[in-house]
Amino acid sequence: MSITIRDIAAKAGVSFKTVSRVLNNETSVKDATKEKVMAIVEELGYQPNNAARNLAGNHTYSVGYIYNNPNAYYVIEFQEGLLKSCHDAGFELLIHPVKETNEALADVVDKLVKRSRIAGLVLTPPFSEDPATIEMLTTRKIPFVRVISGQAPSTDEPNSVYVDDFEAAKEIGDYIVSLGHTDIAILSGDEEHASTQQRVSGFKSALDPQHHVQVLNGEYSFESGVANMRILIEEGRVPSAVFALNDEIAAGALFAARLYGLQIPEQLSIAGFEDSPFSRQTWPRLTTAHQPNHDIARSAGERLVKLICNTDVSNTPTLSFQPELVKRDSTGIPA
Amino acid sequence: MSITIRDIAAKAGVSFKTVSRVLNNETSVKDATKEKVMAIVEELGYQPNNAARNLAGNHTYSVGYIYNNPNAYYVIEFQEGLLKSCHDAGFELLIHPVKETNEALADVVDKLVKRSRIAGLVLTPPFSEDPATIEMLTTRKIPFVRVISGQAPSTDEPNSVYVDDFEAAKEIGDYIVSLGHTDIAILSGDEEHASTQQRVSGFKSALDPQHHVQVLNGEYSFESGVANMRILIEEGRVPSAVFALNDEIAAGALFAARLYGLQIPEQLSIAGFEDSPFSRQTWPRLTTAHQPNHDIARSAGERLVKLICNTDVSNTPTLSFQPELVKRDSTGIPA
DNA sequence: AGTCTAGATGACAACGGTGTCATTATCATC
DNA sequence: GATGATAATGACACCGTTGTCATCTAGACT
Repeated sequence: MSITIRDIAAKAGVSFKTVSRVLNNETSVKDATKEKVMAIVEELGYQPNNAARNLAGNHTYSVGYIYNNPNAYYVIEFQEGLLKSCHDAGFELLIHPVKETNEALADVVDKLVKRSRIAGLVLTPPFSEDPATIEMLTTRKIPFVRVISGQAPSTDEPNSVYVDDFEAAKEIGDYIVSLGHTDIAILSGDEEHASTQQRVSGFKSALDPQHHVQVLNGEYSFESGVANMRILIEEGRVPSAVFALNDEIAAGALFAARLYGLQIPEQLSIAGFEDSPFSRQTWPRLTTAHQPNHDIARSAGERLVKLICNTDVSNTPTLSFQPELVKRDSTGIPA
Repeated sequence: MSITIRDIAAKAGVSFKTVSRVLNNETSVKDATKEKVMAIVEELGYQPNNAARNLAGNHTYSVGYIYNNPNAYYVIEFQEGLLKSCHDAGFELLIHPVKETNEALADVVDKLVKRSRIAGLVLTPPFSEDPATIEMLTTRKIPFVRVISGQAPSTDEPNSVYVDDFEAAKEIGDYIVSLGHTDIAILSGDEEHASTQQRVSGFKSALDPQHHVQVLNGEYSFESGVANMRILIEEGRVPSAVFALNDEIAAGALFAARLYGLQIPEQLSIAGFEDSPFSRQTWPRLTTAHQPNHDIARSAGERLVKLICNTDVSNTPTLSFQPELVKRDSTGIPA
């Protein structure tokens, strides 16, 4: 049927075990042998059979990505980054969106580990920040890499990727302040995301006591932005600038402002967060903070692969990212 | 380590082969035996090891989804539909976005088949409409299901899922005409998608000879919508209504119209296609045709699973979907 | 030259299931 | 009660790798 290492071994005049060694880059294979084998591998277009490797090796060449994020752009960008690093390392990616509770999560992890014997997991918020999830994975000794919101600590955390939302939000705050705004509203997102707290306090850290700030709780959705902006308008609490905790909320705020005839940015400045493609397609285009999701995901994937392969990771740099301010047209000087 | 069918067999007092039979719903197992085994399976929380199943049977429990679509919403919705049907049937989904040429496609398929031994493939446009791709898969005897644009033929095509863009576009055309528009522009998408042709001619079929139509070629992107709308405006060819071949183009057209101070829908009506979440988040909200991507994907997945399992599919209904007109705020009666 | 050590390779079991074929119960029929 | 057909089960090889341990080779040291 298909080509096996035995076929290659026969053609190379070595034992099939030697071929296995070559393919896995094991030590103590003579260079000459290695080259000879590789030549035949190329020639025949051999591809290792993952099922057999998984079974024999007691570990697989696939990793799972478990997420619960309503933001399509984020998920797609993250997937693509992950796929890049996984496929480059010969791993497959098993995606598992989990909409429901943590019970569902445990179940998904269970099946993933038992059925597919995944080698590791990548987690994004909110799972990456859930202590119960982390404990479960730790107890079960499942390698995982988590993307979390915050500044990288000085002591290296080899299985975490940090995204410093605090600093980025502070930058947005500085910018809004520099434009001359003093009356500001923050449209917040789901509280269970750690980044929510980070973004709020980061932004606030740019403000002085004389600034007036109001914070409206909500979630990371367009609808939430509409609803909260509506409240501000109807209750006569419209500020001169709004910091929305992500682009969807910002777009919702924009929508509601429009609904009531507010000119953006003349009468109201709106800033978002994330720089989803989306933020370039609203009118006017959104000022936001660019989150390098693709790179974050790729790094997370690479780190996971290293952890799985037991590569010494102790002196590799801590993975840390910082979103960057992107000035566009939805913010301006106050009237 | 983990629980195997041998453990279950021992506890049930049967041979492990019998357990295998029960788990695969094979015939000729006594009901009593079946129940006894299943009880222990439940009790121990047994999950079959896919790697072993893949290796021993000569087929896997994973299917591939190969796509090349810049539309994040479409991809996410499609993935979710596919995941639903795959996971329900105990299959894993291997996603493989392919950005480049058909050469890359052949390579991806090659690896997917040899390394992961995928059991089948799901294809969406444009791959699903590429004769070379289809021929390759047919020659290699790889089961696949394709989502294609068009009306279902009377003779059943068991491995195709049809989406009737023609009719839906005609509905949009009827609606635009009923509003009283006579001067219309069509902002087209990538020509390699079959749906492009379908949508254009479907829409046109709603028009009479007295209507003035201009068609602008482009691609399925926001930027293309901006560019083409810009051309219409700058060359003084602004119609009273625009039919954009998808929501992104429509959003781009909206953006450009704004840029030049046109009132929507007072001075210009704009209709999109797809009903991505996106179309509800523009201002004003887009009139469009709702594409049930989730259901389409789920059906495609279910059909693929049936094909793989050799279930007789000959008298199951042809899978056919029709997008539905969604009237929103971006269209109105002409000035 | 003899001995030791590390480097290179091979033989073979094992991973956890499925496929094939043989064997044993069960039951209707004569 | 013997016979045959069919249902139910079991024994065992096999899928294509990796892991383990044994063997063989080549050079270094005494």
